[in-house]
Amino acid sequence: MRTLKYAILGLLYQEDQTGYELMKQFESTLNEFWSAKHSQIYPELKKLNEEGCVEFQIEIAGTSLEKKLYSITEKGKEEFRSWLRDETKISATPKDISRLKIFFSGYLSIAEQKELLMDQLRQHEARLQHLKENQKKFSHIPEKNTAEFGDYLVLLGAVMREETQCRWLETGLSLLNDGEIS
Amino acid sequence: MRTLKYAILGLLYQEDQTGYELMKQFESTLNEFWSAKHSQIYPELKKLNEEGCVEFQIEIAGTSLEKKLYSITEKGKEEFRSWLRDETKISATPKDISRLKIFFSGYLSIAEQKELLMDQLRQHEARLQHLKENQKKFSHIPEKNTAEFGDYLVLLGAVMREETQCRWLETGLSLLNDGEIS
DNA sequence: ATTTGCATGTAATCTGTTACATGATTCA
DNA sequence: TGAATCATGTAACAGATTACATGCAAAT
Repeated sequence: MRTLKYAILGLLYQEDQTGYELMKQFESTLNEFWSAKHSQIYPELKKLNEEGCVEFQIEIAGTSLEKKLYSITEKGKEEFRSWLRDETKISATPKDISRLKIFFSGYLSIAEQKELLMDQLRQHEARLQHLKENQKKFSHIPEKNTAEFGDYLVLLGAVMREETQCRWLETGLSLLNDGEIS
Repeated sequence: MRTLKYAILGLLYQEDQTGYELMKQFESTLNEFWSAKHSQIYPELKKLNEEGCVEFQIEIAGTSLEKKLYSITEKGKEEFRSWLRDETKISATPKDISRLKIFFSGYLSIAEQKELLMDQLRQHEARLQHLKENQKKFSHIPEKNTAEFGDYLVLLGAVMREETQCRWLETGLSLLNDGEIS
């Protein structure tokens, strides 16, 4: 499906960048819905260049460090826009080891089950905290049709998802505590 | 990480099964948090057998159709329980093409952005409907420490997740509609 | 009879991670 | 001067999907 291709094209549509800078974006901004390591990005950029979707020019930093500054071509822009307009079937529910363990948690003692849920809850609470921290950079809701609008929307989605995850784990814990004196 | 291994062991812990029956379970019960095709299940069963985690006996259905009925060994049970007790770091947020498109949706017209969100909303509403249908088999909340409890909990989690997803898309749509006469 | 579902397997391919490998620059 | 970060790449491996391949059983 070449999704990485379109993620990279989308980022280069916004701004000319090096592979290293793309990697940083996958680690930060895009992290809530896509990721890629440099070992995947560099070969993909090479391929994209061969396909004529991107170009690059070499820049020298300091005295000799070579950087490849990539930019999207007209062909790349067209392919990106066409991908963006294509209908997208929602993907199968993503795999989730934690939910798999919770599904099988009947093989644990009640105490162990609680531990499992509480451990998960702590981790999701920490992630939620982190997301809310990021959210602070939006003092107000960005105007639609700005680059920040999409940014804002996916971050909001991530916060809502984590909040729900926490509520779910709390529900599970309270069901396990039912009928017991704490 | 061999997660498929433990998913299969967990299912065989519950009941002796053939590869085909395991496949059916991945398509139905486990579908909300794990999946596997038969082309992955059969080789994994072979490997698990070589590792001594499962055994099988051949059963004949009809006159000549051979079925391999697998069962978990003591070694398999131990490895499964040890996996279940191991602490689990929550995994990186799963990749999501739809969110990626929404992130980049500023390159579309407002009308197209609405279409994108509405299309996603329709699909998630359908999935939610389907999940609520499944939920009907639970006339009441199962007792903790029954096999149905885990089943109930993960289904509840799936329903909550889809409800949140729908709420999020609705929020996005209403932001796009802001300040317009419909 | 024919289609659908049961039942099992392998091969080719794609996607992604971890590990290997190198070297320059910047900051403390 | 040493550590962290910038910068780019390849190789090996793991995990998963799609396609190839076969044959029996049950229902219409």
